[in-house]
Amino acid sequence: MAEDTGGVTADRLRSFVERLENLEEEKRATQEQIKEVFAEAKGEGYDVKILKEVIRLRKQDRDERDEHGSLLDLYMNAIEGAPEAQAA
Amino acid sequence: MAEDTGGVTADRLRSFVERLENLEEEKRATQEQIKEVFAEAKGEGYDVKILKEVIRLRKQDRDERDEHGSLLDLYMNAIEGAPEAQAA
Amino acid sequence: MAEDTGGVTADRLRSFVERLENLEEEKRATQEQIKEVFAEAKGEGYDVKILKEVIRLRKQDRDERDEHGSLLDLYMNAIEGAPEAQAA
Amino acid sequence: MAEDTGGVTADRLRSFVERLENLEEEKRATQEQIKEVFAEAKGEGYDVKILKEVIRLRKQDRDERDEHGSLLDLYMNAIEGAPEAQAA
DNA sequence: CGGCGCTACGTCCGTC
DNA sequence: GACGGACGTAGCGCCG
Repeated sequence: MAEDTGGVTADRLRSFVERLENLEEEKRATQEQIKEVFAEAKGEGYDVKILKEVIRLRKQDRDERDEHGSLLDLYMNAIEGAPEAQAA
Repeated sequence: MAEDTGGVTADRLRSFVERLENLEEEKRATQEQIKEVFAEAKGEGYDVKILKEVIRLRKQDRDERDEHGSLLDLYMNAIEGAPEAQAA
Repeated sequence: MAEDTGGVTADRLRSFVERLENLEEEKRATQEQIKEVFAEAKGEGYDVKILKEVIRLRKQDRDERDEHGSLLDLYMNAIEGAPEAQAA
Repeated sequence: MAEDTGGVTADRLRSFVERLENLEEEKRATQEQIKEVFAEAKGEGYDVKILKEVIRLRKQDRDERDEHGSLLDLYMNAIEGAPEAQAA
């Protein structure tokens, strides 16, 4: 029988599929909680759309800082940091 | 004093934002794990694209069993079946 | 004069850019027509999402017939089949 | 038979599917030509990546001009246009 | 149910 | 020829 590590493969495959399906369920549940929090906020009079934008902007900021990251830091440090290093 | 629930509101707002950001981080992390599992499967020689399709199909099956008896089948049959021979 | 195929090069370049821009416009227009057909179908009560899936599946079938004899089936069978009973 | 406008529907459906498949084929073919032009350009020593960026930028420009539209044009014209207005 | 923003997917390109 | 990365496109879910 040519392809007959099939048994093992099938188990392995099933294992992957199950893990993935569980993780996706987890993700789905988290998403559900997010919805609930937004609903709660909305119930207290907050504007969901704005709230989302706030979060989005904060994320953007974080990402940008990460991106420029070390380069920016490098420059910033070069300028502010370096107490006596501007020899020329 | 007109706008003076301001302090409370700000705290409340901050609370919402934090909860939401934590949940989104959670979600992001789960997504990350999913990627890792796919990578692991790939490392063992499985075809990720097919794997994804398997999961997608299984999900679809589950959903269909819950709800509607597959418009998809209806459409597929309508097309593939009986080229010209429709009774009225 | 060192760089003096410049005139020719510029023309050639412009030619490429124009051809490409025309082709992209063509593509864009075709995409537009596709959207319109979907809209028309929708207007007659067809479910666009399902319709897209039908087309996707038909394409997949064609591709599979051309090439590989469906890894998908293999995987699906491996998972759904024989829960514990793999012979070695 | 409950759902038996099926014949007509099936034809209509098949018609939509065929039109869509034809359009997608058209689109695919155009995409193919695009690739060929890039290949040709590359064969003559042009840098494909840069070429793409040029086209992308030109598109961006066009889009932006369309967006801001007349206002930008107005200003641009006011500045660049005015053949003899720079008296000083 | 129509629009919008986000996420995911397929494609293409350069690298090893 | 496989891999990973970048890009643009398509699908999905949320909202009003």
